[in-house]
Amino acid sequence: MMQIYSINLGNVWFGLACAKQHIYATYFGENQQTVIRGLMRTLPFDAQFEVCTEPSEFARDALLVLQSVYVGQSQKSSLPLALEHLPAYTQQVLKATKQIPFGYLSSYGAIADAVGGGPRAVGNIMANNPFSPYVPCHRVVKSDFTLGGYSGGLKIKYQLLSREKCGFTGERFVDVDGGQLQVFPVEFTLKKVEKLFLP
DNA sequence: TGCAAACCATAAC
DNA sequence: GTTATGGTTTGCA
Repeated sequence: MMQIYSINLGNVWFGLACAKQHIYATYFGENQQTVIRGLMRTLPFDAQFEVCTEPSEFARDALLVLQSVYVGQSQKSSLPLALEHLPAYTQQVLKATKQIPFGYLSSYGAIADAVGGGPRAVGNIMANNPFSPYVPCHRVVKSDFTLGGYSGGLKIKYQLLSREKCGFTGERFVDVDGGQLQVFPVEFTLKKVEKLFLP
């Protein structure tokens, strides 16, 4: 039996689906209904679940981690994600995305280069990311550094990235399962698209 | 810039 | 098996 929790923190709703201290899905959005529906969409079709009102201690801690990602704090705690039920390639892409350091971003194509497969396949997995925003799919943009897409809306994607500015100036590579992933400072994208989002 | 064609893992039939 | 579907990329006018 899976439990679904949701909580409002700083005017944003965060949600979590877990069982036995394993996390099957996370989500965030502007209202509770959206969040719960978003969670259920990614659960296995036949999963049994209950919607709980009071978060367990485990759930509350995890929800706070989600919030810290949302507000743009660099991450130190790691959550126990349940990945086994997902296709192998999907797992690889999610893990690689998780490796993108705070303050950096990567591209669909760069991830494809690192783990194999093609950019569109990576985009598909981002679009269905079960662990938003914990697996930072907002840090994946197009190869020309424009934003690409985002399920929560491009404005949110921009805002998330703008809170992660660290002042880095150069690209680098990080080790991921299967190869090396090229990453770039978030500023690359912010500079490119800021005129679209600033008032 | 803008458009067309190639690309690739999944899910749905 | 086959097909449809993208949060893409690249090349070329």
